[in-house]
Amino acid sequence: MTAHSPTTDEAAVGLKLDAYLPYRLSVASNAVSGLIARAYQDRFGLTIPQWRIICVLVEDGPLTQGAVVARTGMDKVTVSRAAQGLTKRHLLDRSDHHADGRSHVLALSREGERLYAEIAPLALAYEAALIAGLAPVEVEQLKRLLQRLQNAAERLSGEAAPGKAPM
Amino acid sequence: MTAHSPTTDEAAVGLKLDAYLPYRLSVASNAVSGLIARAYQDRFGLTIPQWRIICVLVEDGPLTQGAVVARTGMDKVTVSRAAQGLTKRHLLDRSDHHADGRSHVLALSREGERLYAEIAPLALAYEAALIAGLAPVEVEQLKRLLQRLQNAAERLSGEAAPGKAPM
DNA sequence: GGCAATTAGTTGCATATGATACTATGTGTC
DNA sequence: GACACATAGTATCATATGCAACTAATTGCC
Repeated sequence: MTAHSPTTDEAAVGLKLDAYLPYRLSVASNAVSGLIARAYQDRFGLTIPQWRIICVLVEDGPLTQGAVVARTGMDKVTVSRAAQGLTKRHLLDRSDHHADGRSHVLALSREGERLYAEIAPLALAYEAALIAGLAPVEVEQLKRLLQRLQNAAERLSGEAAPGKAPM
Repeated sequence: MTAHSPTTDEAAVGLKLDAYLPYRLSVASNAVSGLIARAYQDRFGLTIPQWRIICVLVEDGPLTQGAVVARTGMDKVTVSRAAQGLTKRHLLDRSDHHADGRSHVLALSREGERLYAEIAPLALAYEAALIAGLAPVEVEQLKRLLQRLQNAAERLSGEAAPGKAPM
């Protein structure tokens, strides 16, 4: 231990912000999300949650809000508000659930389908532009690694902090 | 083209939410960021921007707010508020710039260094826990790919939308 | 069949964030 | 040296987000 700032010197070993994976991940994700969000917002007035709802409805057909939450992992409040916005614009049909009076079924309206058809190619073009410099195997590798990180983060969220035993 | 919803069927080709890279990236990043943010917040009362400022000050020494903005890419408003919070807690010393009356120099206080020394090992432990299942080469690969994605996103942000010529 | 416990979804609140506008200072030009 | 322009940082506002509390409806149990 030297005199001036020993604690800092020791702890800094190995911690470089630019090399810190959560930082890199966050910065990269913000850059990409910002790009995409702006495109959807400026051109179609859609938020990311709204666009995600549309996508899952196209893929899975009509769903309740709860099912959308389960499918996407978004917060139920986020889904509720996003669905309200879409319904107000008549991009969604929101009908009562036949058997459960609390629940509602979300389905794309005709106009919603039309909008999806307009946006989807653009979304794919953005993805293509983003990965233009990568080989297909690299893209697959990236997705796989992201998935593993996500799994690790979700697992750790349930536990106590690292270094401490779960109980 | 069938009769019922031809447009949707066509556009959906190739767009699967779960396989869409910006989506995967966002979900993974949110999972990781949420984990880390909660740790800093719950245990040390720090936000992510505050923690980032501390890190760059440790790495680079005293900096002006503008330099922190340039270094981290965070919004200047975000940095301003984060620095205010840290200064109020006496984790930062904020002195007038000797030559520029508009500017202030941020430096870690003694107590700020102490806190950093306490958090840094935890931050590294979180990173280690996250990448526990990955080989070192995979981690390097991941960082490299994230960097490339980020570069692509930043480049595209300057241009028009993909598919449209810049002018 | 009625009451406790659950669940679907909404609303209210508290916080985070960023774009824009503003203040104060500094710089360059004539 | 004064005026136009640029820059550092702050304040204001509008929006996004999520937790917690709430309402309404359903299920299970006796």
